[in-house]
Amino acid sequence: MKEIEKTYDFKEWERFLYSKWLDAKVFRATVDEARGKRVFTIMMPPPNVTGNIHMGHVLDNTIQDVVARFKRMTGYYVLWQPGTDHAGIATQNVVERELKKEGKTRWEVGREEFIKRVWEWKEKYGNLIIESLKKLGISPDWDRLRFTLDDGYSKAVIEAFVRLYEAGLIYRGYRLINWCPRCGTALADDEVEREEESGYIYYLRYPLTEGGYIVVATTRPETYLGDVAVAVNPQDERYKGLIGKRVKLPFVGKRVDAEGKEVYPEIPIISDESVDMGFGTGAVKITPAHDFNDWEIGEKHKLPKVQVIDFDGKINENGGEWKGLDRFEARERIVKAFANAGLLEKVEKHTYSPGRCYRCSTVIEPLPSLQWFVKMKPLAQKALEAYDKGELIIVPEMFGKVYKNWLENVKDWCISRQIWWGHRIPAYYGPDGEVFVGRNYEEALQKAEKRYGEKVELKQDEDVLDTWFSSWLWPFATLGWPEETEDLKVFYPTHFLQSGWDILFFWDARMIMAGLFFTGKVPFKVLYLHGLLRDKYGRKFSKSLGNFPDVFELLDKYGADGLRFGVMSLTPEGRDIRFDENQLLVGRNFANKMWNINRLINMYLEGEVDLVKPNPTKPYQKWALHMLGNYIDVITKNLENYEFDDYVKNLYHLIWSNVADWLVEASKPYIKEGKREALDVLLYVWINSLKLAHPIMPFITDAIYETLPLKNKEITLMKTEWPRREYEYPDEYEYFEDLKEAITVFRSIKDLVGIKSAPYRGDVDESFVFLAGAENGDAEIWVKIPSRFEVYIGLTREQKNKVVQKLNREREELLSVVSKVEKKLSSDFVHKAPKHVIENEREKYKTLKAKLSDIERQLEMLNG
RNA sequence: GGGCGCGUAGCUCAGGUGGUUAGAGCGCUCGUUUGACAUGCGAGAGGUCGGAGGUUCGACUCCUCCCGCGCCCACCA
Repeated sequence: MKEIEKTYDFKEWERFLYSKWLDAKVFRATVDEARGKRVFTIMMPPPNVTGNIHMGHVLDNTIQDVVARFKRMTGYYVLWQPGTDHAGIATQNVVERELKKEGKTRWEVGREEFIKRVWEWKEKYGNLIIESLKKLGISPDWDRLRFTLDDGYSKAVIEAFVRLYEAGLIYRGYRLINWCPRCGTALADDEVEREEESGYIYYLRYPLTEGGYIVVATTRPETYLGDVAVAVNPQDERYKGLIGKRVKLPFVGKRVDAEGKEVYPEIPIISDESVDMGFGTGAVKITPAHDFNDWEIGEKHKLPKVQVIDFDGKINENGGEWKGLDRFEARERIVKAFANAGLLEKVEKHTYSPGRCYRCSTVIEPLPSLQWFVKMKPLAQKALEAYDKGELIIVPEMFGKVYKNWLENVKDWCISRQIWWGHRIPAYYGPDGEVFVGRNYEEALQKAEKRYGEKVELKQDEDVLDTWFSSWLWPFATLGWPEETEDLKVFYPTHFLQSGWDILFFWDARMIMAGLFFTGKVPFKVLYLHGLLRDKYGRKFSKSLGNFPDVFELLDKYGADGLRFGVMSLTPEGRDIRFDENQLLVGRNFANKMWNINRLINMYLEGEVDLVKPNPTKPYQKWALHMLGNYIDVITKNLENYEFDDYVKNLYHLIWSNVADWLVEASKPYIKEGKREALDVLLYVWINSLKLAHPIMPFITDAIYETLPLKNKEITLMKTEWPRREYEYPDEYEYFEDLKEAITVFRSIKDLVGIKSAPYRGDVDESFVFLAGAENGDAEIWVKIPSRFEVYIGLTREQKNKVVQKLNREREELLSVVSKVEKKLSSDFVHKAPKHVIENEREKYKTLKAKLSDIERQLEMLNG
């Protein structure tokens, strides 16, 4: 017998096994090997290079690893493609912060030097996240690691831009966009976050040119500088007479609009249906350059656009005396000026939701500017059709509605970013500003010279593309697109993509659009969306609350398997997950339990063991084999249907409540005697249980596999075949289930009267005697164990009373159930219910009645 | 305003197409250091399934309304 440590040392085993797996290249996926096999491809959502590992990564990757290992064991050839995302704004921010420590800005070091710095930073820290992920024991093909800014990938991004442009789905336009003054870039609509905040609403008096004033309500008084009209509802009786009149904005002279025209402070009062008479005063100031609604009203009424806040968040020349002030400071000063002039009617508290940058939380400033956009409608249309045709399965289904809802209302996507870290937009401008889009300078130049008919110099667009514009190509760009590679032919389209629902719009839906446009195929068959992890109070994990656990600490305390097990068992389909560290303890304990089951089994194994298909003889053995079959069926179904929490729960019950609590215990007397078939059965059930557990707990199962002296072992359980049901003993299964119940009753009576062992009498399977803790002997009183077995427990007269009490309680309970059933059987039920239901009910009635009379007979005897 | 979801034991949650004596894990109580494991073993206590109606022979399960909670999108002058 090999000496096996008493406690599972997960740290040592995890280190040993992971390098063993990597050395043996068991995660490798190549085209040559894949040919002719059933292929299953998973695309890892690329973590940001800036990212530290957090619970979201743990959940993401555990789910994928479970699927990857399960699929491999069920005969698929699996490619799990890993990689990282350059995460444009996020990474740029990190490096800018580094620079700031040196007292420099990116402008001071210049574009080229700055990008060099970011690359240096990426080389140094960019793979930390990957190394962290490896600690989880996950099984992607690391040799295929890709990066959204590596050479091949960048080529794909440029190609995608050019093709969309040529298809008329990318355009450049002057629009109002979300601007982050801190990051200094435009953002897409969904990169803006909104949360309720309390602030103020100011009531300003705008003097009418003919005397008197009209009051407007605003949360952003500083934008009054850019007002070009006041709007009221045409139905509003209060203002009917004022429509067409003018107000004169105080403290401000003439301003200059986007077209360079002068705009005077006397602005018209106009009418527009969209004005809500019930809000504020019913009179709205219109600032087309700094508000999305006002922009629309401005377009409708052909109003000028006066920009007053600049890209740095400061008031510009149009702001007169406030020029150069930060927008928030300007607000205070302007309110003061209104107040001093008697033009501030009142200030009220007000709850609203200002947009904030999803990368730095700075308040977004809507600004008009020239940006690049993707026309989304045509792409969305195809994505909708594909879903309706069933080319895509979304799990859980409920998110299908969310998906559709978004696609049906999607707006054009602003993809240009005024930062430096990313894929530079392949648009080049001629001397007259004409745009030429090309895969490279030469291609653009060719187009340009054809047009101009002479040699020209082109200047490339300064902006880079939104990070999501590169990651939406992930499922095929990682496989070599736009080349028609063998990888693409073999591994694409992919089969399983999982993510949190929070990036359904950012990433998942966009990948579907890109996949359909560029490859004509939905890029993955199944989209699995898991909920988001929250703390135990249901709050989001956030930096400011500091309520998120440290993954390394958790790995240290519970081991990778414990962490994986715990997180997965907490993961209901789709709904958010309250994280509870206690559940990890369950995972760790479970691993330890497995370790100790194995220690026991190992004690009785001698020499090299052949795995054989056992020939069961005892009832418990047949029960065990049938029971295993049940779990194989249900667990396989759980995994096929992506029901991960059920998988984990069933596994736990198989191994702990059945294998450990009953099979191992029932086996003990036989394996101690060296009975061959007892060991065969135990080993057979055990190996198969380990296989079932391997996808979620790869380390402990392989560690155990290492310790078992088996002949013809594979490198890892992952290389073995997934279990199939091989035994059916329904009768013996029922028999032993009933015996278990009788054993429990016997034990509970012992416990009730406070004895460790009790005499028994009767004709019953020998497992009963051992498991119930029964012995031969005499007794004053014999009490029948309520069950289908003719077996009695021997007690003294003193012990009797407690048992009588217990039996009485049971009798009461039974009586009430019986009367319920009786009532049912004498009602309309017997005429209207389906036959099998009635039959069931009658069967139940018989059983209950028998049990009841059993108890009553006992009570009579005991009382007599 | 549009959409989605939730409310079952102290806690976290299971309970396809209506028929179970309503389950699990944790926690709790009692007992227990017997050579696999105290990260353990054995035995228990604990729920009028948010509320009110309705459909039905029968509702935790279906319908309506109400109460409470959460989320997404839009709006927030």
